[in-house]
Amino acid sequence: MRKSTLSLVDDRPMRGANHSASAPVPPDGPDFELIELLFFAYRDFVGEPDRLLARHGFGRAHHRVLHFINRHQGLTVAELLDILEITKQSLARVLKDLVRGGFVEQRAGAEDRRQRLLFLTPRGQALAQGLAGMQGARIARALGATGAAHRPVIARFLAELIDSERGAEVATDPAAS
Amino acid sequence: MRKSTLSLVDDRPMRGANHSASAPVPPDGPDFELIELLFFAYRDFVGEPDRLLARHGFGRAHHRVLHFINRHQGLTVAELLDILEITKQSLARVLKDLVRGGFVEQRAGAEDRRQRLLFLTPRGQALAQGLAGMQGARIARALGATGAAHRPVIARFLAELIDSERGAEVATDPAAS
DNA sequence: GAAATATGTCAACAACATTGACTTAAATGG
DNA sequence: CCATTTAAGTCAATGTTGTTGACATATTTC
Repeated sequence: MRKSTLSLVDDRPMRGANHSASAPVPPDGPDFELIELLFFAYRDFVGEPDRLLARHGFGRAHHRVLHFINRHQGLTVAELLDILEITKQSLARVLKDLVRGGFVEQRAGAEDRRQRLLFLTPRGQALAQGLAGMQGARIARALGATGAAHRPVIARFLAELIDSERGAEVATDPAAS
Repeated sequence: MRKSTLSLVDDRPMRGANHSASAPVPPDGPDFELIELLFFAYRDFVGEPDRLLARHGFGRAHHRVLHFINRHQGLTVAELLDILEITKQSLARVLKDLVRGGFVEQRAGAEDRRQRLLFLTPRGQALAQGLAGMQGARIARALGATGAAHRPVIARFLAELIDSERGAEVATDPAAS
């Protein structure tokens, strides 16, 4: 229905001379447009996977676990906790769901047998790929519309948004420099 | 502490010739780097305001309400629900907190007295500005590091990430065209 | 063999969302 | 004018995801 249509984002009048080139809409106050674009973009970015996850009885937390195990097969529980920045009790709940459902497998570490190394089963990989496919397609579409050549700019901006402790690990382009 | 340091993002080898110009790291599969950058960037983007909100006993939901009332003073409850895409029961809880705390004021609509028009009190404006200041500063920093001239590219990309029904309302640059 | 480490688990609780049902007040339309 | 619709508020139950705190178990390390 979407009846009441306020114009979202950018009904702020531009201050000063801001016409053609040089400084494209530099806000004096906070950049409300980008603040809101981030909010709406992220909501839709995770909203689509949410609907697929719901069909398995899973939620966003399961998505994140699937994603990072997929990306770093064989990582330990401690490493996963370090990435997600949640407590082990929070992780335990969703991890248990995923193991019981046959999406994740745990094997004792070879060197340190206290560790539980985490792997995706074929089933887990299929789901992880389905989810990544949705988000990847959305990104590809947006990138195509924006101009794929601008990808490094976008990656850099997002990396710079991250708290610096973490940012060090997220090189925009390891080949550059 | 951050002891276990996996290299997050982009440990995928580049496929094909991908050296200098033309197509900067175009992924064949899903673009894991941007997927993860969005996750980490958004987490830190909202994480900082969270800590200020916690000092008032508020959470993220209060932040969103404060933000959009600030941006659209006098909007109706229905309009706010339409923006946030949550149920009125969810909104009611946080709105009640904000009204009781003296951050938000409700006035009956002039034409339609069933409507409750929402306004920020000076106190509410102060908090909203504090929160927007944090996020704005983070964006300004990231934009500065990336090159402020690229702002339209970034805004465009984020806008394209949004589901198209909403995207129509989020013009990247209303002056253009 | 004692201490530290990796993991798991139980319990209580909080924030934020949902669905469903119902109320009140005001506007609207025959 | 009265019936219907609309805007908003409320009560209750429930689910997901996070938290703290306490404790158990197995294994490694010193």
